[in-house]
Amino acid sequence: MAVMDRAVAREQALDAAEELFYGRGIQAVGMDDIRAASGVSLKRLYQLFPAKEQLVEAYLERRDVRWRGRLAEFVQGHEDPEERILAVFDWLERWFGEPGFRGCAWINSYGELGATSSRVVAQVRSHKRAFRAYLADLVADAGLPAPLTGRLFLLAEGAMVTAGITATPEPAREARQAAAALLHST
Amino acid sequence: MAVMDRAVAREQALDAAEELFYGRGIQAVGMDDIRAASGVSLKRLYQLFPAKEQLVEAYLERRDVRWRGRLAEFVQGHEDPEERILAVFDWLERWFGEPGFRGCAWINSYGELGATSSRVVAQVRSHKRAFRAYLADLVADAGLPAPLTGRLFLLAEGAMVTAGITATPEPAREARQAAAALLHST
DNA sequence: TTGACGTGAGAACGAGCGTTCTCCTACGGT
DNA sequence: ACCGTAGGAGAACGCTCGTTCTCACGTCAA
Repeated sequence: MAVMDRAVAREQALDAAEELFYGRGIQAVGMDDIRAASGVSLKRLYQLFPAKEQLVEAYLERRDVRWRGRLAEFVQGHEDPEERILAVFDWLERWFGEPGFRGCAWINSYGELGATSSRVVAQVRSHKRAFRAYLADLVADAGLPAPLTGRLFLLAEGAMVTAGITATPEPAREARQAAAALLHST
Repeated sequence: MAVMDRAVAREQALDAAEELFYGRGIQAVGMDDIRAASGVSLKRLYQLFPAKEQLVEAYLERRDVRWRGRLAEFVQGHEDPEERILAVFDWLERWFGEPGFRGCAWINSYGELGATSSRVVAQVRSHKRAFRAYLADLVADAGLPAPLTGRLFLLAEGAMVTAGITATPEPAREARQAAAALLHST
């Protein structure tokens, strides 16, 4: 393979890492699997990411940006501020139904490495904090009381974990109904 | 160490497995760690559990019985059927606050081995199904509409996962408030 | 043309770990 | 007392995997 630009190699490595780590679990994927899937040589891989843990970190970080970007894009297609909140759960349902869906990458990573890698834990916390903050913005924009945020967040997290375990998109609909009921309670 | 009764050795092995698997993650604990912590020799361990995967299975199974037993015991201390439902979340809060709490063992196991071990996946699904069925009983006993079950379940799952990641018992209180609001909505 | 350098392919290294095997001790039945 | 057997300690085996090293090749500057 011809000389490969550093940035391109990095993207290819992260593309392979994302597909393999998410699909098979992080510990089940070796650096050599990443090399084979990406076409980036081991030497290059270790130039870009001095250790596997940093590749994992970069994978979670890039996925976080994309994930929240796609969610925000979908939500912004709705006008009414309350509809936007419910749209979050519509988007979840769509996500759960995608082929290859295996649950939330961050929750899974936490289960795998939460006790071992503090860098992974930091990524997971940061992602969840950002998601919660996004919900808080939606709640505020709708003029709804702030305590609603945490409840919506828990519904979304419960839906993600349950959809992963049961391999059905159904939990998103249940969560959406619960969210709708909560919007105007008390 | 003197001759050890088979059943006793099994319990000691499972005690060690539970503490280590839950505390450090399954893949991070070797069979030799279990031997060292339990005092059960490797030979004995492999007589009792022909492979690590079956020790994992037995660990999840025994923990499932204990976990649901403790929950039911706590809930039964409450008279009012609706109070019982809310007591589930009180119990969660108590659990989250226990020293060494690291999230839901089944969610974590799913994150670790969901893509690799179908036996572990079966244990996780079975545990979550049983927990959901228990909630369904509580809902029915309170004369509340069946669709409430799924929503309470999602709140509980969301609380477990969030409490694990953030290492605080707070999500249980948020979930309890959301549950209370849902009890009499619509 | 030459030589220094970067790179890819893949071997090599070293550690960890699941699983099995060896060897020795101790005990129970006769 | 003697033998057969079970069990414990821990070495050994085979494999995986993260990481590094070797070596040959191609490129570019002088």
